[in-house]
Amino acid sequence: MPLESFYARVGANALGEEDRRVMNSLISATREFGSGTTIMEPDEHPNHVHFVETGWAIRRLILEDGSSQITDFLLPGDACDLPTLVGGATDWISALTTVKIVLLDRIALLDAMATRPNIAQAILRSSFCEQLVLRAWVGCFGLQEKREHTAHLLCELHWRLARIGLTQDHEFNLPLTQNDLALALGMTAVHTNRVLQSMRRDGLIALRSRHLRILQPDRLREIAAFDDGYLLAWNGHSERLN
Amino acid sequence: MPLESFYARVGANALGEEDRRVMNSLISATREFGSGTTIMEPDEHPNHVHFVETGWAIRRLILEDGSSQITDFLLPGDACDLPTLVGGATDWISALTTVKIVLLDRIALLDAMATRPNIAQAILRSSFCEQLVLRAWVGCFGLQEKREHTAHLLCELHWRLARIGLTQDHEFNLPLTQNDLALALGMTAVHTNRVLQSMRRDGLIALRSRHLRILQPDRLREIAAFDDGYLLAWNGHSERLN
DNA sequence: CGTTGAATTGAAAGTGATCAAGGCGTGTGG
DNA sequence: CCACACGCCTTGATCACTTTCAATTCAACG
Repeated sequence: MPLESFYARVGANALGEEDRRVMNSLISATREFGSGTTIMEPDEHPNHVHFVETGWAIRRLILEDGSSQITDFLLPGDACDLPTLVGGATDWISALTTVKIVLLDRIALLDAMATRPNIAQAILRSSFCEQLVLRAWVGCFGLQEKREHTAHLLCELHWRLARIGLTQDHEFNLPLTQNDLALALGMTAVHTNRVLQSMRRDGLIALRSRHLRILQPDRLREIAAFDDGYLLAWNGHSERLN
Repeated sequence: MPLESFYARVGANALGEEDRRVMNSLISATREFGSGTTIMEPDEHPNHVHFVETGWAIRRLILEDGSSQITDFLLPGDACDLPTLVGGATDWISALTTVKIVLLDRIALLDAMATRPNIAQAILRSSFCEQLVLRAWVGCFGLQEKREHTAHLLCELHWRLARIGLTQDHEFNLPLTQNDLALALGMTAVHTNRVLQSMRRDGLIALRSRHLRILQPDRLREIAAFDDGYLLAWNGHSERLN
């Protein structure tokens, strides 16, 4: 059930049994990428839409001068390249951990979307949700200080992981180095370190060996001004996650 | 022809005559909003998808503490609320100038998308293009200094306006106060002022009474690291704009 | 001609970057 | 089993870009 997380992500009731059967039938392959490898590069125009089955990947922007910005974390159930559906260009995507990718035939998926409204809805929602997250990132960059922004990212990741069942309470595996975090937050690794330490000092989080435990969830959300509502809309049939 | 700019935006060849006739037939109303008024608020679930016909609007994120971040400028041809298509929540959108909005019936548009692949493509592309712009914003925030970021925004606006025929060469009307710019760039109005002045001093731009003339386009693009290719993909049949 | 919103200017304070070293842990090779 | 190497985390001191606060000027408008 390689698309399990996708189904969880779009909401348990979004796709019925038959819808899932159809989507599963579109799977034309599964690929595995080693940690640190490139999953896709810009300007590819693949014939398949890629979904993450397991593992973490990052979407990044790279400038000519070599500097790069992480623009999104791709978690299980996330689509890598929906623009592929209509011939759009792909982003640079690389694997952070070992990543399993599911490939759905582009044309077949388009057909399925035309035939089954629920599938079209699920795909569109997934795309719009990506956009919501992105807009929130812009908001963080524009309005928050680095400490708040960092807190927001941790809240976001917790929220997204919880939705696909990858958290235990307020703990989860965070396979990111401080440098990765820095690349996403638009700050230096040094400063990331100091921010994390200050959070540890304040008893907000415990983070070691790639495992994060949020000790004061409410306080962290408060610092982050994290409004879990902004993503909630998309859970649709929405049990508020904790 | 209220959707003229939309057709220009998605590429002159994207929609044929019949496609346009169909889309035009979906128009159920046109509304006008005065400068400064609210076009829509979050958590509305309208029955219509809104497109800008003329004028400038802004999409913004507002925090409880009252601070707000502009996350996008909506220009003629831009859709305000595509997530409405699948029941998603709307953003806070307000008119910067007098704005004419075209309303397309949500269900009718979905039908049209199901029937006419070109229309579906055009809508999807428009959404993905929005995402590209947004991702670039995140990149700017994360990687650039304010002066570069400011330059990038000016380049982006020029590019987008050129595509819909609202520039004369390297000049265009920019109905933004320095404060509006600041709200989009995540900086203070004071600093925005200083950045603009430094650009003027360097002979990069001439800006007064809401009219911008880019005096050294190449140099500005260089400062901004503006890669017009990042949006180009979506012009599809793409004549590179100048 | 006074009012009002926008644009400017100056000085002081701060957040985060930069540069440079040092510490820690784990895996590899001797 | 120990030593070295490499990647990551930590710490300190200094520098710079931006913010903040507080006025002042400007320009359009009634």
